[in-house]
Amino acid sequence: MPTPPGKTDAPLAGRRAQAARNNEVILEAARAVFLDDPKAPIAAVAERAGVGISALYRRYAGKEDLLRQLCHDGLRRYVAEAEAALAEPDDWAAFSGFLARVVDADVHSLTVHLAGTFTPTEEMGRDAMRANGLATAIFDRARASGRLRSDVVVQDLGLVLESCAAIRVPDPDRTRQLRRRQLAVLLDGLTARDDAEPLPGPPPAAGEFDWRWRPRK
Amino acid sequence: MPTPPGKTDAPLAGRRAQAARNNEVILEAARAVFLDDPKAPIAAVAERAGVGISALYRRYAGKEDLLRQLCHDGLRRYVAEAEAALAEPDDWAAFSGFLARVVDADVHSLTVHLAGTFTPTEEMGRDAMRANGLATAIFDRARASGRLRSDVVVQDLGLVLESCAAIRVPDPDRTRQLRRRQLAVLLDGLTARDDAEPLPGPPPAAGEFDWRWRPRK
DNA sequence: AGCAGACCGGAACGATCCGTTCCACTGTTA
DNA sequence: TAACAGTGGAACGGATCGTTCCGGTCTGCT
Repeated sequence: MPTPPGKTDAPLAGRRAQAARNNEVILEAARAVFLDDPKAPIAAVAERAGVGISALYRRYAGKEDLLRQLCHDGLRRYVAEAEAALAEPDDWAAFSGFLARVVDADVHSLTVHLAGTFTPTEEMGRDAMRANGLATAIFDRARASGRLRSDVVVQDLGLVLESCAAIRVPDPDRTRQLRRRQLAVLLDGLTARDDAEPLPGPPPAAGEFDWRWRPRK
Repeated sequence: MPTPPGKTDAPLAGRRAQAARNNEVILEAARAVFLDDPKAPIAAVAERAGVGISALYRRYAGKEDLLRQLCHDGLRRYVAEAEAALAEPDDWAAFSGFLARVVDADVHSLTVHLAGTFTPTEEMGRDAMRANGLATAIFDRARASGRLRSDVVVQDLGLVLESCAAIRVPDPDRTRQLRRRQLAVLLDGLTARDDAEPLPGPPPAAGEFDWRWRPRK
């Protein structure tokens, strides 16, 4: 990872290249494995990545560290998608597109499944707050477009994402398709209609989903 | 209250009563514990039930047996709800009421979380097929009512149930409320509308959710 | 060419966890 | 009071898993 002092670092071949490749391969493998089973042993990640265990421990201080970085990575992706969505001029397209991309990226599964398996850093807390702010902005614009039914709240987005994340079949592509389908149904259910009955029960409140992050037991 | 041998057994007091009570207490505790964490140790069930471990092993041959019976119990409940729904004259009420009650009973969570942790019996297979048949009947009636959008299929019910089951907060009552809310959105999304775009992607197919039941790994 | 060290695979270790067994104890029944 | 069904919970043995460690390989520099 450290480039030779004062030398070129552009192409990066040979052993260094493998190391760099492993960085991604490992993260990807970890995503797949821990998404499938949050309690999976770390050896399963190594096996899936096709590397030895040392390759893991060279990069991460331990299991918790890996989990944390994995989750933080997902959080950052979420923020990036939100920012991208806010650049979209059409309010509703920004809203629905944002949800679709977050669902596709399986970001929510990650945070949901892994919550409580590590102690979050302060930076993660900040990023999480930023994510909330961006999501609210996207939601407010969608509401302003008039296409949202009046009795939904920002926190309903959490329910939507959680719902979609729950859908999973062995094939990732098929999973994406089915989630898109479910999301389409949900979005239709969220649009304003004259004959719609009001949604039952008190709407989800602000801190109602934070319990995952309080120390497990 | 001496119970004459082979005679009346109605009231059942004293030690026998505790045993009978424990039957339910244990099953209930097991439901709660394994719903929260499918990999929970069996000792957690005993602790939650407020009984010793022996009380468990007196009733069940082992962990797998407990899991199996727990799941089978849920399956039977599902079938019972389906039969009750078919007795309802109004087609749409039968449909939506059925979904609501299944969601309330948390039956789907059970089967989803516990799938693969035990080898199912033949009787469970039969019950599962019966459950499918009943669900199809309910769905067909809902479709006949004309209130369902045309591009949904029976298998979408699986997606709906799975979505709702994914919603969970520490308080069970609140969980029910939020699930009902989500179900309401979904049902609205499933109703026919003139301006609705067709649902994307191939619809879920028949055996597409059986993978959970194939031996894990 | 030769060497130092980055990087790696995977065996080995130690700790923890968990399913199951076992036994002493307590009310109940006969 | 004798026999026993029912129970709590300690204890055991096996499995699992995170982490360490060592021997080997390839690279880049001298």
